[in-house]
Amino acid sequence: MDKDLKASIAEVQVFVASPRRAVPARGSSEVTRVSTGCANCNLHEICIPCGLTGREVDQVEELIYARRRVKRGESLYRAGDAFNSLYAVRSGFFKTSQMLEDGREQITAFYMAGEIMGMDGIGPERHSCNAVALEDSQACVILYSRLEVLSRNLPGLQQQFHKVMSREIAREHGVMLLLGSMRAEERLAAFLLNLSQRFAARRYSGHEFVLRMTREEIGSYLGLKLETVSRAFSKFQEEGLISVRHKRVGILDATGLKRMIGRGLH
Amino acid sequence: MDKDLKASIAEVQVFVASPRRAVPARGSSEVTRVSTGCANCNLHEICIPCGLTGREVDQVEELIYARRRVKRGESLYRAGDAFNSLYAVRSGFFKTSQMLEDGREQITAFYMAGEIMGMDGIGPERHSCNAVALEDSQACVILYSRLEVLSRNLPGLQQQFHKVMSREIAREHGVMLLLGSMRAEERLAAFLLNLSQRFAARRYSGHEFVLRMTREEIGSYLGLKLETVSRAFSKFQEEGLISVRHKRVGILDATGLKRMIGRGLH
DNA sequence: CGGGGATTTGACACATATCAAGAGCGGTGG
DNA sequence: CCACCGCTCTTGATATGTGTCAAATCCCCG
Repeated sequence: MDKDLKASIAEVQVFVASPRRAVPARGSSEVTRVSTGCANCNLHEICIPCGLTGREVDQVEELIYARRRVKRGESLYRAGDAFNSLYAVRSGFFKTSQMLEDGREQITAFYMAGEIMGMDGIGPERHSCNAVALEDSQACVILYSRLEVLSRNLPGLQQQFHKVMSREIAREHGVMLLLGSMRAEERLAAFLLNLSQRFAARRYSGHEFVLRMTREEIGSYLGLKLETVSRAFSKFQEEGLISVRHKRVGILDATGLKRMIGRGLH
Repeated sequence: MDKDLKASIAEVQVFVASPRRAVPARGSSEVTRVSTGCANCNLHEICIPCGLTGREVDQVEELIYARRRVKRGESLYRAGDAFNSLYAVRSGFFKTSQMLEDGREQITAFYMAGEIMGMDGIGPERHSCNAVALEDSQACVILYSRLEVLSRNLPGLQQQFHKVMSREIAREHGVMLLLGSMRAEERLAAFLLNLSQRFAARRYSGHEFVLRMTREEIGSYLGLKLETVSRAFSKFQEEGLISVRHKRVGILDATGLKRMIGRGLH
C-alpha cells in the first residue's frame, strides 16, 4: 500500500450530507469523502466557485460528492462509461483522448488544477473520450444531477458553469485553428505559450516548468509525430527562444515565440 | 428593394411581448419580429425546443426576440462584437471562422437549419469568431439574458441547452480527431458523411445534396488546400464512391466512404 | 544499479502545398 | 435571350514540410 493511498484513507470524513450512491472505483483509483471544501481550496479563483460569494461557495461545496485519486497512467473515466459527473482537477494533470478504430489516438486536451473535465458527456449521457492521469492526481467528483438543481437556484453558479462550457468551446476553436492552419513550429510555440500562461495563472512559474506529457503526447495533441516535436524543441533551443532538457522547459523569449505564430511562412 | 426584403417587412408582427431594445442591423441584414413561433416551426425536433412539452415550447418562444435575415456573404456577427444572443439557424447555411493576424482563416463550423451558433461568446461576453451566411439565410435571435432566466424555471430547457453546448464540444472533438490524425481523403469522407447525416436528419436527401460552400471553404474547415479537396473529390468519383459535378454531390457508396476512415494508410 | 522507455538526430520517402494554366459555370447586363 | 466576365473548379508539374525508419544516447523508475 503506497503512501498516497494511506493518506487518502486518513482523509475520509463524512462531509457530504447524503451521498446518494457509491461511485465505483476504477483500476486502483480511490474514492474519498472530501475534507477540505471549495471554500478552503486554493483553486477557488480558477475553478467553478470563481466569482461566487462566500455563502454561495458553501452551497457549491454540496456539489462535490467525493474526490478520486488516480495514479499515473490510470483512467478517471473511459469512452462509453455512463455519464454521471463532471470532474474538477484538484491536483495533478490529466489528458483526454479520442480513439479511432485502427488505434490512432488524438489527445483532445490536457487539464491542470482547477479545470473541468467531462462536459462532452452531458449530451450523449455517456463519456465520449478517455481521461487518463499523467501523474498521480486527484479530481473532485461533481455530480451532474446536483449541479443542474443547484444552478437553478444559484444564478451565479449557473453563469459560471455556462462560462466554463463556453470557454471549452472557445479553447477548442483555438486548437482547430492550430491544427488546421499552423505549421509545426507555430503549433509548438502556441502550445508552450498556452502552458506557460496557465501555469502562471496558478502562481507557478510560467518561465520554468516541467512537462507532464511525453513528446508523443504533445505530438498527438498538436497533430504531429514525436520526432517533429523533438526537432522543433531543438530548433527553439538553438534559436535561444527556450531551454529544454527532456521534460524541463524554460521560456527564455516569450515575445520571440509569439512572433513566430501567425505570420505564415519563414 | 428585393423580394426577400419585402417579404420580411410583410412578416413584421408584434409577437414578443416587450422587446427590451433594438438589435442593430449589420450590413444589409434585416431584423423582423417573428410571426411563426417555435411551436409551429418545423425544426422544433432538432432545435432548442427538442424534447419539451407543448406548454414549455410556448414559453421558450419568448426567448426569440426577433429573426434576422442575412444575405449571402454577409455577417450575422463578427469577432469582437458584444455578446447578447445566441442564434438558431432558421433557414439557409452559415459558416463561422477564426482569423490569424496574417489573414489565414480557419473555418470552425458550418451550421444548418436548427443548429445553434455563438456559444463561444458566453465566457468572454464577446463574440470570438465571425459568422457569415453562405446563402441568403435567416436566424432566430435568442436573447441570452432571457435564456438564463427561463432555463432556471424550465428544467427541460436547462437540460436541452446544456446538451446543445455539450454536443458542440463533442463535435469539436471530432474535428480535432479529423484534423490531427486523418489524411486528406479520410477527412473529406468524414465531412461528406457528416453532411449527409445532417441533411437526412432534416428530411432532406442524404444521398443527393448541393454544397453551399466552395472548395476553398471545405479546405479551410478540413485543414487542406482547395486543390487537395478537389483532387479527393475526383478520386472518390473515379472510385465510384460519389458523383460530383461542382457543388452537386451524390453519395453512391456510403459504406465505402465509411470504410476509408480509421484504417490508417491505403 | 540495471533495464527499458523516452528523446534526439540523421537519411530518406511521401503526402500535401504551391505554382500554373485552362475549362466550366453562373450571374449580369446589353 | 445571348454573350461576356469573373469566380470556381479541375488538372498537371514541381517543391517542401512532415512522416517514416533507424540507431545511438540518456535517464528515470523500479
